Amino acid sequence: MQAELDDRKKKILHAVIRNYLETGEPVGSRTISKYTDLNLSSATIRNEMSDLEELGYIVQPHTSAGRIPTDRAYRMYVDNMMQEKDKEIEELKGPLLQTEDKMDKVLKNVAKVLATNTNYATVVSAPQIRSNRLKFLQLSKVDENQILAVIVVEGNVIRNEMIHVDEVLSDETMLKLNILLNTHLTGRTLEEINLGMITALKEQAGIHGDIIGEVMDAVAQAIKGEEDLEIYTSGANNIFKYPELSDNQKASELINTFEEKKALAKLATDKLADEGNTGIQVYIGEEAPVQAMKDCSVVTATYELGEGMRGSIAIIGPKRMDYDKVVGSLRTMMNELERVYKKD
Amino acid sequence: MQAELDDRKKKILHAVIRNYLETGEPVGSRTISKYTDLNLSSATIRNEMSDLEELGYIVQPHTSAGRIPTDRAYRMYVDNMMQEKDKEIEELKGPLLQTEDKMDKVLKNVAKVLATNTNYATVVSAPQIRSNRLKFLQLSKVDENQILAVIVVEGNVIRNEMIHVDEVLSDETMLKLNILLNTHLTGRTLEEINLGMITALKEQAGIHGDIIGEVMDAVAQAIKGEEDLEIYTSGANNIFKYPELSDNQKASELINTFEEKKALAKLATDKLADEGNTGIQVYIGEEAPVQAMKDCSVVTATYELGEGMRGSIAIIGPKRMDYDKVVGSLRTMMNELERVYKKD
DNA sequence: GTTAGCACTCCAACACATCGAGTGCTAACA
DNA sequence: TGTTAGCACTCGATGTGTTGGAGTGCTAAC
Repeated sequence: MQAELDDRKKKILHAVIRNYLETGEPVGSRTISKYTDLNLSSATIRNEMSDLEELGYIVQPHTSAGRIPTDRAYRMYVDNMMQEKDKEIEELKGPLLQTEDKMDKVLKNVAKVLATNTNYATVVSAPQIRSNRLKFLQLSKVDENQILAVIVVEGNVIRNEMIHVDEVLSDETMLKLNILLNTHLTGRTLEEINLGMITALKEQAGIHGDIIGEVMDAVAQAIKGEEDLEIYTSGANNIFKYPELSDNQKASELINTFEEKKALAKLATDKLADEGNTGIQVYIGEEAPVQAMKDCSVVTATYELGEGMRGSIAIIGPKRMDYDKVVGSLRTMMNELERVYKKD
Repeated sequence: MQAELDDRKKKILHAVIRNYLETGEPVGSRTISKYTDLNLSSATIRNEMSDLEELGYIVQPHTSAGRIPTDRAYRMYVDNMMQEKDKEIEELKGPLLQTEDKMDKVLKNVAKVLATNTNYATVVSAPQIRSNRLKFLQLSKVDENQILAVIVVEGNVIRNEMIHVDEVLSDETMLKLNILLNTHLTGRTLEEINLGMITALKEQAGIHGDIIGEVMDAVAQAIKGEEDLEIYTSGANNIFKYPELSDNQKASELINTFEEKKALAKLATDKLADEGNTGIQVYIGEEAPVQAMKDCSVVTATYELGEGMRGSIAIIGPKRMDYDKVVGSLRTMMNELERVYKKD
């Protein structure tokens, strides 16, 4: 368990992993004997591999088959042996740069580019706004019986809410309500807008107090930004490229997870929770926070667009994914995203 | 080809189809001989089936297998033989009624209910608004340099647009602009807001004419409602329940189509094109407007929520789908939708 | 510590036999 | 003339060897 691997074992393990990542086939001693520059016979390799198996880094699917890496080996690989590929990643930049579009379009594009570039499935969650303040609030009479509440929170997230009223409100009343609400609420966070404040507002609004209630609900929704956590997926069909994931049972589950998106949201927000983590996280097999992905590996990255707006990107593929490339791609993509948007 | 089927042939064909819909297995003469109330021996059935094969209604996957219906048979079935199932459909109503939520939530739910109830994949497109009028328009200064344009069109579709301005606008200017825009634009359709009108407006706005331009772009977007044709899918993984669709090649293509959604939009809007069609359309195999679905059948329905707002629902499954049930489910769902929303 | 050699294991691929469902055809029957 | 029983035939699905090759572990020699 705790045993450190000597240098030769490391090299062999590395070779096994690399080879398996590429081929997806169990790799045998003879292959390794050529693949490395160690100049060892297959017999020697066999001995070493036997040790590695005892240490839990590799296993045989059956007697007389080659070895395949365990989750543990992948972990070790990701932690210590990986070296990101830089050249392939450069190609990414091109297509993304040209966009000065709306956020959602860009993010959809990010997902797409990553998916096609890596050949894995990709999930991008739009930035979540945390601890933000109300920036602007306005009620407008759209109709005899309908009031439109427009709510803008810091970071320019806009929310609309139609409120149905039974009585017809005069323009004057509307103006009053607007002033009342704006003077009291603008610049406040959700925590600052407490219950006492709301009842006070309702009192001041007099007979129109019930409207205040509805508006406040909408405000709370907008600030929390829950509910409509936008998630963009792309390349779900990539999973069919990997036999180990594309048997009907697993494929169905995965596709379902992709469609439901709730589980994915979890995957995205889990990472946001631990504050310090601006980096890239790799979840191998069971480590993944979503049950359906126990046969997959998930690589997540968190990007930050200033003002505490943070979103995340996840790439999901088979355990034998090309970690180097994925991590590299994610890193450049994150930088790119932050570069493009941070100037706002 | 043109030959009419006599009554007995019809009965037999019907039996073959029903049986195949249920089992998915080729159906043989002996089975039919019991399944029908015709009291004929299998030999007689064989003769008839041989005729039916010559007429192009059924085929054998291989010699010494039973027969399966051709597209032609399905067509005939859908056109003439189908009788919608009413009882199973009633169960649908329950879960949908309770919603008085936002449109998008309801539609997502519609997709979900249909998908789980029918066991096929479901696509719901949000209502498209056609030839509608501007109902309300408001510019608000959110920030020193940012103006929020809120646009409401008939049918209460709301669109927000942030407009960046270099100069700081006074409250008075804002008020003027708002009055200017509203007096000229409210109640107009896109066609009525012609180029001459826009230049006139720009002139009246004086130095702030460029803002008008941006606002008008946003208005045009909002009215056309293109761009963001919302599409909700559900039950994509249902395709794995049907072996004829779940081999890797086909499944991958279908999933991809579902994710891309563009093709689906086509599927949805194609039907909207022909005005008179308020009913339900069935596309069998190659008839489907999307290439990836040539091995599927697609049943589409158009719902209308008044004021020319029309959307569509599509259910996608194997050719041997339970047409009766699907058509029935769609019909009740449509009615339900229209019932719930038309009162607005 | 390394390597060659060898016996052993086990999967994958292939050939082969079997069986059962279903057909088409013919002849007999009502 | 339409219906039916009977029978030979076809062909996929299933099961059973058989074989070959890849890979291992072990032992003995270097």
